[in-house]
Amino acid sequence: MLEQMSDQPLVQHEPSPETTSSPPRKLKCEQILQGALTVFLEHGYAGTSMDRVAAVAGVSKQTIYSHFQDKQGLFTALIERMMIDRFRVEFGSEPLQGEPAMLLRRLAETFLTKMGDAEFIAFFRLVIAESARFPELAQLYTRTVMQYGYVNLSQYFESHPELHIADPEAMSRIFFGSLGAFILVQEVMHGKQIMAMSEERLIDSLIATVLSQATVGQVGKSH
Amino acid sequence: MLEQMSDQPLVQHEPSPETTSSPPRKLKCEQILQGALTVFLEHGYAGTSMDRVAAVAGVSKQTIYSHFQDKQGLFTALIERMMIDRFRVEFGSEPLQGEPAMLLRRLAETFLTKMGDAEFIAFFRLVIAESARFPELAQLYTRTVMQYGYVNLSQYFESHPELHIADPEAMSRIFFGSLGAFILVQEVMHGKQIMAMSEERLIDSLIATVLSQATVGQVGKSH
DNA sequence: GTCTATATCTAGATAGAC
DNA sequence: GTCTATCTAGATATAGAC
Repeated sequence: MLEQMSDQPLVQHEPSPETTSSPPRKLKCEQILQGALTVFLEHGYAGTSMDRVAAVAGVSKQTIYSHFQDKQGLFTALIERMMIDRFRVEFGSEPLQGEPAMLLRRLAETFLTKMGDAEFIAFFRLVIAESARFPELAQLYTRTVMQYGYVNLSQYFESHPELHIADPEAMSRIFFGSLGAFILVQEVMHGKQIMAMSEERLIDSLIATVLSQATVGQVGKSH
Repeated sequence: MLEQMSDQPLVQHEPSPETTSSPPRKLKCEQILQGALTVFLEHGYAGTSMDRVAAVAGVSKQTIYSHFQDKQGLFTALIERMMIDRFRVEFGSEPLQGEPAMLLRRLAETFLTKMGDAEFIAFFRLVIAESARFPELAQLYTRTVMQYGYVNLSQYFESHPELHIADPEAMSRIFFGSLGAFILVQEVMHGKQIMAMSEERLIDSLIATVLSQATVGQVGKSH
């Protein structure tokens, strides 16, 4: 088992300034979280042992228990931090603007790029996997990672009545839902090997579809 | 821990006809699979112990090992059987037909009803959870549960050129992707408590969106 | 604070009686 | 074929040295 635990890219940070005697203080905590991330992402919650986390993090088991109450505490602290510090959505932080087709394309490409990242895929899988045991973490994901995107796109649709989108919130679901499902099937569930489809095709159809009511509107206006 | 293992709704089947002496033959196998299903769906792969499966199934552990090679073998056999016998998609078995709006609505409602079932949600969660450890099971899911739906809807779109759907396959992804993502967020990830939306709103917008190119076509034709 | 060593339990898998 | 009893490894969590 213990296969030569290859050097993890552990957070090395600044090596504790002046005094060489005092052992690092907050560094251990970061090491633990980094090690826990690696192991949890690969083996899931139940499949992860504290021994392994300690080994990968390069600390002793007791050190983990001095920083976190127990395995559950370590897991929830890790996942919460990941959501808030790493995966909180950025394109939801400020109002969207720009020409509709361009904006939607940029939004879709950003979304797919972010979700297509290998670490995010593993993270997404883990949150879903533990959504029965840790429902509040799944809901935190919804609030921190997804909700702003939905709300902001809805507001964009609302502020562009010329797009003739009858139900902005529902359309927002369709937009991000299509993209998220694409990642889920292609990447998380390894569907790309058996049901290939390029991102471009999906994005093109998605944009054309979302904006098609606008075309109807224009035709109507031209009368 | 062992909390009074409340009576599971075990398969009791017919209690072995005539001869009372001979112990049931294939019954045990069904009992094992039913018990394994219950435990795996609730605790995931790593979180499930063979002891617990044996207890819930009402057989001894050794009986399990006489029917299945090991834990992996039991798990894969169970999941494969569930996909093929229980969740293989039916609305993919025969060509779709009917008036577009009606057909899509019926398709969407059937899809949401099937996926909204509590057992299916747990099953879906489990397949995703183990898609890293058992990628071939995730791919089997794609092939048996999803692919026919995609293909058949694509063919329907292709056979209805008046709908003006430029890329039937991509549109099929948008249709089922939106619905699947809805279930994922609302049910699997418990989003309905914090981001409520009725199925009707999603379906209405989805159908209007998918069919909007047809309206464009009709307006064009009317000239 | 951090480590080594250990206590207690439960895991997957097997041996042998019937 | 099925069950009871058991083996061995690895799990969470803690005790005590430094």
